Amino acid sequence: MLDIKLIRSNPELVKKGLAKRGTVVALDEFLALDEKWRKSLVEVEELKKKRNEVSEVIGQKKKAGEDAEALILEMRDVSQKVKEMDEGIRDLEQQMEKLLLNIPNIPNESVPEGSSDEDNEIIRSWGEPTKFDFEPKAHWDIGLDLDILDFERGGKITGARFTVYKGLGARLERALINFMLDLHTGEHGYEEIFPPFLVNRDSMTGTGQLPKFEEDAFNVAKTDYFLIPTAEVPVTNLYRDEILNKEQLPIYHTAYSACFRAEAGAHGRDTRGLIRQHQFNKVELVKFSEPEKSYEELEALTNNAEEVLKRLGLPYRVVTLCGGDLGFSAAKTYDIEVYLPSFETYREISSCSNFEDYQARRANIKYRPEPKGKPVFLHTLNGSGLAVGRTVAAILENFQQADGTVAIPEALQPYMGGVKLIAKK
RNA sequence: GGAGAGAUGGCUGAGUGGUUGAAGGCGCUCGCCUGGAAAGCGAGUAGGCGGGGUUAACCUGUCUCGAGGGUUCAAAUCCCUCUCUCUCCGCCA
Repeated sequence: MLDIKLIRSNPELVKKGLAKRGTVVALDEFLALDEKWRKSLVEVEELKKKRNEVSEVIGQKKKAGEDAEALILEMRDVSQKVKEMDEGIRDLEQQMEKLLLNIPNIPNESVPEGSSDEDNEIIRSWGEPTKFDFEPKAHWDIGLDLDILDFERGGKITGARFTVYKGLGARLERALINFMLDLHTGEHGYEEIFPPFLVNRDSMTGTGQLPKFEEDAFNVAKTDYFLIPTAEVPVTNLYRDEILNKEQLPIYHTAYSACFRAEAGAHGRDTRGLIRQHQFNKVELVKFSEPEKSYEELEALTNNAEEVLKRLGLPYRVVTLCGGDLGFSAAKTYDIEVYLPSFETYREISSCSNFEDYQARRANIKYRPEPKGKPVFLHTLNGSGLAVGRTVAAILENFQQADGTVAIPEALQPYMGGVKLIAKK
């Protein structure tokens, strides 16, 4: 959520910022509502003041045994008027909130101009695209040949975009989760969280998935709970409606969770393999930071996610998303893209964002810069560290060998019970 | 799922219609006292929104005692609905 005061005092700046995304927003409508709202508020508060004062007088008169009937009658009308005005004010507030919740975040100044992923800026890369002296296979064929991935039965059990992992495939998924969590908790200073995988509407609104993207989420029938699309939602909402001390910051949390996405509008894209599933595993990194330090924290968080790929020996690059490619709540995002031979290009495996105070304002997460000072909104950040299914795909494709086997990266072998190679049974 | 109890400030805990935004205690901050500390004494100590302001400090109004509605001139206090927590029973991994 944007700061109402900013929209009031500098609508041009807001418009300009949103234009970078290619978003046009009806700020004039909002400003007109806001003015009307403030005017009504002053009026009704005057009436309430009068009511409070007179009510006290009535109380005193009654106590003294005097007659207060005239005043009571007068206040009856005042109260009626207050009630009517309050209704009008509430209606205005709801209209404004609806508009406000649908306005995306303003991109940071350093975000490049552009309208699509083609305008993203490549800022660094690590390793070289893997070369093969044989015809490499796509991970879905490797998974099938090694009998570690079963797409057909996933479809039977549930439906399209659900996959069954078997044997060393399941083991590989589990090994990666543990490897990532151990790295982030043991070496990068994150505290592990194991969150609920279902959350309520307030949590989904707090991080920005709702109200605008309801069709992308799985809503559990007969409840108002949602399957989480990412651990970002429960973990960021840990501190919803709380005021933290400065000493508590920065907070680093890492969390494994299954993630569920309806992927509305993704029909026909990435229909094969593990790239786009309705359910996938992810290890998430979440930070709560003082505003002044959030961009340093973003760099560090991105590096933490990159470290996973380095240790696994997977080639990748990092891009800065341009304004047009930026997610709804983000002020700045780095995507980490891993090299996938079947695509002959790099594909997103992690998305690391600074939301500045956008989510904090929605979720009402504050901290006190000074022990006795006024609470202010802190900054939230998060990034995948990493998406596990896509990491499996990258390992299968990049470490496949001419004989059809797949080598396990050394860093992962302890987590695989010493297994160094996945071969056909 | 059934029965009962409860939800008040950073914590604890009073408060069943009228100086209660909220006693008392604890904690914290500042001051006094002290060589220093403890104890003691004194003062202060929630958030949101609006208005004013040299747009900082500050002043001021209003709202908030789990959430939402209702009754009333007036609600933490009475009524209704919902949510959550605890205890007991049932069920269950």
